[in-house]
Amino acid sequence: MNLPRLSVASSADERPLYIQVKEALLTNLENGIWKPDEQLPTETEISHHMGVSEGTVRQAVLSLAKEGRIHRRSGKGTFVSRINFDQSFARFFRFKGNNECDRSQYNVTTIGAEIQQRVDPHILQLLQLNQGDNVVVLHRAISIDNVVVCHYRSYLSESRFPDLVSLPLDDTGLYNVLEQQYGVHVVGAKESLNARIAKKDDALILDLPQNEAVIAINRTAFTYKNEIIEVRRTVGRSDKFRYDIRLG
Amino acid sequence: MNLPRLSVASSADERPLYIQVKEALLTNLENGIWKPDEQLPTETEISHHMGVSEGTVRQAVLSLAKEGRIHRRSGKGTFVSRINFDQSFARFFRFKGNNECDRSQYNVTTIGAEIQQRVDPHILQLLQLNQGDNVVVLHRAISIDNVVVCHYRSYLSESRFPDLVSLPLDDTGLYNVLEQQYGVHVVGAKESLNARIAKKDDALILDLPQNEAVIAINRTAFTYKNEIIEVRRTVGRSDKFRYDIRLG
DNA sequence: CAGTGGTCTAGACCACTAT
DNA sequence: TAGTGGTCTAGACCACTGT
Repeated sequence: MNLPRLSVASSADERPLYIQVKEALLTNLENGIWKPDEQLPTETEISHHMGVSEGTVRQAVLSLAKEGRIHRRSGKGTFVSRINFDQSFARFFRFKGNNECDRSQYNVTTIGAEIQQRVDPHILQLLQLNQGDNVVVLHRAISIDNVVVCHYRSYLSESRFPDLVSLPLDDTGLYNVLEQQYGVHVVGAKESLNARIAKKDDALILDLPQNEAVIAINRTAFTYKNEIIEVRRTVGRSDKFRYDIRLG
Repeated sequence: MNLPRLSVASSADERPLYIQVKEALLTNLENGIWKPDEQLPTETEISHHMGVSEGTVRQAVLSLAKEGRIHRRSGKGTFVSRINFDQSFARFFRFKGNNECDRSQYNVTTIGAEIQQRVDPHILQLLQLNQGDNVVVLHRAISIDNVVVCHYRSYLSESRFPDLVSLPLDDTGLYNVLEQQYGVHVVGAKESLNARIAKKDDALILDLPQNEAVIAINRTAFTYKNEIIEVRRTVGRSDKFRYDIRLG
């Protein structure tokens, strides 16, 4: 199970026990010892292995659950969470999550899938690649009710994911393919949002006049220990977008 | 203290005790019985008053604390949180929170403060006002390092806040004034973000060329029981803006 | 010093899931 | 029926803040 033995008396240290338990669990999660959808050991098991009370284990486990890293199913067990992209900015195109009628037609179209050697140096840097290295570029568009609301390009290392361009991606998500074909688990992502004027490229794909405002989203997706495996740049129609937050 | 008496045996009902405790506390918060910065009763007091164990009260209190409604200071007590606008979209102009050098000059300038009778009907509706009612409009601009990054207009009911236009707002925040002068507590706000093309108005104030993309933020601020007391419309330079999130 | 929240323990009973 | 997480209790000791 790969868990350290703890106890208040033994270690001369420092922080609360439940924090130490939490970090021990987190380490196993981040090192992929427990993989997405797998079941964690029971609270009883963990508490015995680590030499702390069940209540303390519970505190750690509940904390991880609140952060969404794991989820608990009563009567079944505790399981490793799969990354959830429902919070992604991209989900807020066409007021999704805002509209009552959710039964709209959602479509993904692949515009291109190719290997390039000349991409933005900043992307190369994020992917830890050098000038001239092969980069897989997947170009896709999302339409809702037959209106294209956004398009994006994904950039991945070709040496890391050989033949990715020739795999079918339309039904299943990219991250499922990475997991099943290459054994790579995406455990998190960062996104940043901005706005700018549509370029020709964007205007064409999104069916917009020139000089229209678009939403620009940059994503980096990473694995255990923060290794970036995908850079994604999304551009979408601002008239089909709204992002809401609540303060207080 | 205005708290109901609970117990597992007595009530023939339903949900977990700690949820019921939480809702009782929440009711007192929302009705303003406990005001911002005030101290809540002790866990011991609450548990006695409500007839449940301290552990159960603790569960409820910790949950509220995690949601940010209250905060606990060890050795002192538990206090009602004041609304925190650090998460506001507007805070992400000029990459604030992203930059290491935080010592930049932040300035608020009042462009106008007047009473209008003709404003967007949608704003009137939100403020529960009728056509022709007086509306206080505060127009201000925020500059960082002598560059105007955004400007906003606040709309409030003039009958609710008479003489607001003549009060000085430059040093202290609007919400402090509402609290101290009118006894109105803003307990929350909703914001929604979008992008569009700069209007003449925006281009002039933000010193932008026409046809530049700007970030548009709509805010409604409300009191206990969700009464909207301010509508705020912010427009800012997209080149001075970035909003980040993390998934997973 | 007494009072607060922070942590930790050791039990109890329940509802749900699987077999 | 046995095992899981969900809830609830009743205590213990600690560190911190005020007097």
